[in-house]
Amino acid sequence: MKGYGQFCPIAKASEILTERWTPLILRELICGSTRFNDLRRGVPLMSTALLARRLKSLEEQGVIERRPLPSGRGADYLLTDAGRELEPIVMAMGEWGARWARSRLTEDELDPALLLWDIHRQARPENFPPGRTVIAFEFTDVPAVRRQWWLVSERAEGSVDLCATDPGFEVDLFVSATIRAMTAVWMGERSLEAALAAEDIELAGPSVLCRSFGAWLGLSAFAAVPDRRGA
Amino acid sequence: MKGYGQFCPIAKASEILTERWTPLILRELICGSTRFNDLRRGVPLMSTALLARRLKSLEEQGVIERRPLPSGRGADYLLTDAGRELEPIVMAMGEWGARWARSRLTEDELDPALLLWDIHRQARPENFPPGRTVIAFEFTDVPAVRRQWWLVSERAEGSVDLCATDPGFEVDLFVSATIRAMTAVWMGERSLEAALAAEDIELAGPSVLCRSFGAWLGLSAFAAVPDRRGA
DNA sequence: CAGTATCCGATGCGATACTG
DNA sequence: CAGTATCGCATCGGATACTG
Repeated sequence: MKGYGQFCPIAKASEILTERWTPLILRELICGSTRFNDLRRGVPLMSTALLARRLKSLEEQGVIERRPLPSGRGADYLLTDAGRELEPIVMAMGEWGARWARSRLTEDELDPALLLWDIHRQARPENFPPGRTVIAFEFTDVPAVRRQWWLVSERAEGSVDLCATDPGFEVDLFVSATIRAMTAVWMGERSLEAALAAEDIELAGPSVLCRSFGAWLGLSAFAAVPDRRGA
Repeated sequence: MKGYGQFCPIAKASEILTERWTPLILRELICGSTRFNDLRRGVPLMSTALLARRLKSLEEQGVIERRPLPSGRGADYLLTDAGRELEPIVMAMGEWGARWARSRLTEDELDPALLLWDIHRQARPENFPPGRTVIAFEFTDVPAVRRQWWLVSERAEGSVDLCATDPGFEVDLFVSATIRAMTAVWMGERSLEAALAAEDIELAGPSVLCRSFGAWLGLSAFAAVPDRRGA
């Protein structure tokens, strides 16, 4: 059986919202991703086949609109009015999760690609110095293939790009950290200052950049939500 | 794979909230049901085995508390603090559903048992006349076994009970209706007046009771939400 | 880059029966 | 009334390969 066989609006909404992965796809759309491969980066453990199926399903349900690109290849996936009204629900789920179901940051949840994808999306170019700024991340405790990442801010273009391979530019700031420490800071579990003091995160570069690191890094949207488990 | 393998609080919340049937179980708890068989009536298409499993799972996740009855048999299922904080999310889902995913009231969604379970729960005893009031429902277009229902208000006890078999009391008000008309009125799709005028709902009894029918019947919590599909 | 096609395995879930 | 126990199927979804 597919649906719930109930006329109740909660049941009807659940038939759409509670399909596996759907809230996470909505999160990606809410955060501003519109292209298939960008969405994919936000749900790396989801197969492309399933993502495509879900997008099609969400389109049929009127939550998103698939707008083919002028080039004829690919498309933008955009929230409809209905989809945009799901934002408060998805965000409320996140807030509830932060309060009552916080991640214990188990091994399998520590993923540099996902973490930096989050960080790069939140990073505000206007907080970076003028011109191009390149920040190199090295995660000391992950396998070589996922160890190094580059964040490239081009203030003129107002863009912050994430690279998994060396873009070749001169690096302005080196960040060396354990994936756990960087994730904990991002999630608001630890302060950046504490992680720096413990040398779980180390910075190398001009002191002006080191000092502004915290400013442009920002934090997860839910970092400020207090943990209430056990309260 | 069970979870989503992401530290994101939306993902963590989704692991709990988006299991099949879970939002509907929460709805029942929010509406005040605490006993296994009451919860069951709210999700009649769910197997008892699965309901039991979900309740256990929700207990482990800290959303509900299972409090065995003093009698030693059975238990009350109560929302914890965490569970109570899910209420705005579940209700927001309902509101979204009422706006953007309204039921078309297809055959399989028209269920007298579920409709009257909703109605009886919403019915406020204080709106009934003093003493005992018995309302008999007859759904003219459903099979004989589910055709007749009795709503018994005992104002002294402040209770409204729902019976699928004749409780034997004298009936004060007879309501005869199609299941579709009664459901449409309950859901706010049609006005009671229109359904009465079209004789899709007919009342028989003292005129004072007939006139107050609409008052104590009430409407679904989402009846007032405007349909925005196609807008 | 932006998906589609196919296959197969796990398991979620519904049905039914049973128990104190 | 308040659940357990068992079983078997369907289907969901993950993996892999492929395409314009």
